[in-house]
Amino acid sequence: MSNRISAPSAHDVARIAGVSQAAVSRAFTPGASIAKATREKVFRAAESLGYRPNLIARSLIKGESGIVGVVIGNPMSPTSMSALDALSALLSAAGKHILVFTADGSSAVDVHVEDLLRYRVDAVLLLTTIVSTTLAERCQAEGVPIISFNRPPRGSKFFASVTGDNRGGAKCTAEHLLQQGYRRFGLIAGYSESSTSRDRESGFTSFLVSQGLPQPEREVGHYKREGALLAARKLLARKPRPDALFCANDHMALAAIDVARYEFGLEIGRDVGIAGFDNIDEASWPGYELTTYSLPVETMIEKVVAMLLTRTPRKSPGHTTVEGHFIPRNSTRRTRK
Amino acid sequence: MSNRISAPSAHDVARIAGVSQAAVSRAFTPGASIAKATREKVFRAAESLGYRPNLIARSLIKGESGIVGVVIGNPMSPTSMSALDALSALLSAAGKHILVFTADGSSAVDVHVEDLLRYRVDAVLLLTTIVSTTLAERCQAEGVPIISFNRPPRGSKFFASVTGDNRGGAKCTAEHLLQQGYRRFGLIAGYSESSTSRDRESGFTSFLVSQGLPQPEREVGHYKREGALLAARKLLARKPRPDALFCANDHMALAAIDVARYEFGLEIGRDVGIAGFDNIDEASWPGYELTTYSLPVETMIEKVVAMLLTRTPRKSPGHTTVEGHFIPRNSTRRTRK
DNA sequence: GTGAAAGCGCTAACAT
DNA sequence: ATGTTAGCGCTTTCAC
Repeated sequence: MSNRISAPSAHDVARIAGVSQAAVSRAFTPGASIAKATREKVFRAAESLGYRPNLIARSLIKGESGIVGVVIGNPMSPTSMSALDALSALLSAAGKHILVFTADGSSAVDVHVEDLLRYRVDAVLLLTTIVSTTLAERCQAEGVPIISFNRPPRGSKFFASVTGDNRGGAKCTAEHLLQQGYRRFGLIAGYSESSTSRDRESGFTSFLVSQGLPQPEREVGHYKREGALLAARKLLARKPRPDALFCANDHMALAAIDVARYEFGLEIGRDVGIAGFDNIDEASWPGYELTTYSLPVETMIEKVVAMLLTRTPRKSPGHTTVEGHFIPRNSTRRTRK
Repeated sequence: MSNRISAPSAHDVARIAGVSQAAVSRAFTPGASIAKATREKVFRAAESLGYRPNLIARSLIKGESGIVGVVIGNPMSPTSMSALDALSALLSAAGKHILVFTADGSSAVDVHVEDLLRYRVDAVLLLTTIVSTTLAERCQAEGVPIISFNRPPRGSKFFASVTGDNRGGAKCTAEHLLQQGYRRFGLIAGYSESSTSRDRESGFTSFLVSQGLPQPEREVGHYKREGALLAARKLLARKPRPDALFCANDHMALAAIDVARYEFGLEIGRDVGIAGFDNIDEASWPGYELTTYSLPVETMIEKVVAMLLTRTPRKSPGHTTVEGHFIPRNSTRRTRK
């Protein structure tokens, strides 16, 4: 009476099938040279035992694990969520898997990437997080590509990136607001340190300035609802009151709408225009009808996956910017339609 | 000029440090018997090479990977998202990692779990998905515990589960609605097949029936906004119109509110009471003020992790139900307060 | 086409 | 406390 609680090994299968252990390996290796009959025998034996090759052992030999490491900022934004969804679908189609870490603090990212490296992941994807240059260098040295999603390189050439056109989207929004007749602008930034926020901010501001308008009033909302509520209150309390608010993401824009409507009694669009960024689901709900800019997350992830699978040239990783499209809605229309 | 692109091995470190390879292993093994001086030497050598033990090799020997497999339903709900966040934090504190799969279709789950097994994961967590009994048996046979989150066992004793008190929450809601004076009830279910939805539904319905009221009118919303919009339209168009709607989750309840308010011109609370389940962020927004039942996701995940880490008794896996708390808001009050 | 044998990088006896 | 020796389960020469 054997007490093994472990899975059957290639040896077990070999014994039952009456072949060598190597033959079992070959039976499960796609283009290996093995007779059809042998393979059948092996498969039958494997079936009866419920055997499947141990991927850990394979990884050890091949030096690669079939695993892609993903580090996600915490809390997960809707954007990183859909990115993860898309990524999982594409990668599992390619037979790869995802090891996920959520980076609570900002400094934790490096630690996570170190761990990832120890699993010999085939690549590292950073969603809404960045990693130290030192570590990026080490990944590079070990041949593990790093791809950064929505965080363009800060002068480092050790990782590739796929980024949405944050500047362009913000500029579209500024143009639109101007054309709708809004003139006194307020801005709710994400984090001052976040490049995404900075790009959205500068795309917006620099267009306005180029048109001869003053810098918009600015508050920081930290990408969170609470922060945005405070920021919106401050901005809308100023005299003269801004007649349009641009928020670095939709989440904050929805908060701003709630403040404008329920605390200041303003009618959205007519009294104050409010625009966001990302086109999350709620933006299209009838209570909000939020003007926003939509980044094609799926397309972006497709690019990421293409980079991952081709093990993109290590010498000079590429940086891609993907355009989205502007979606005007009633939250920035003087008169509803 | 060496061309290795691979990470340094324990052997490399041993040579530099002038010790045996086993000593290197011991230096990195927490309570191993090794002299302080030797460990120092090893660490210095390791540092200079950027060496960290290869977890793949370790997993191969130990027969366990330090990886927990998670299968998430697609699209990810806010609940599974926060569950994932919490899980990641707790597990990484315990030195474990998460291999994530998103199950697009429903039948894909088995395939994913098979893959997980091949990585010799230490446990499998099912978020909003279920697995075939056959596979559950195999996991059991291989000593890999399966824990199901928010999906109680359908008669199978091959996996453990941690579930929110769906029946209890729904019953609370029914009591509250009745006490608020609502009398003609409508119900928007999730999926008919989903046990979560069935429990919420039956908890609600059976309380009403026990009070001598008729079965509520019922539509299915598939847990999605689109489905809920249709369902709400149908229910609110009936004569006599229901004066209260209970939805199997908040997401659908928000959709129902939008329909009632913007399509039927009803005042929420006064003309029609609407309640949901889950207490997602949006439920507390001023545009909704949705009455709902909050499940303590973090606590639930803590239980899950406890089960995972103690490698819960395999013979008869436990099933835990966790209570939440009822949150009455204005969406079910005849007169606002 | 197939088996024997040598590792992948590490841990765990077993000696010393 | 440390080195030596076997493997973990697989892939991959290398003979045949």
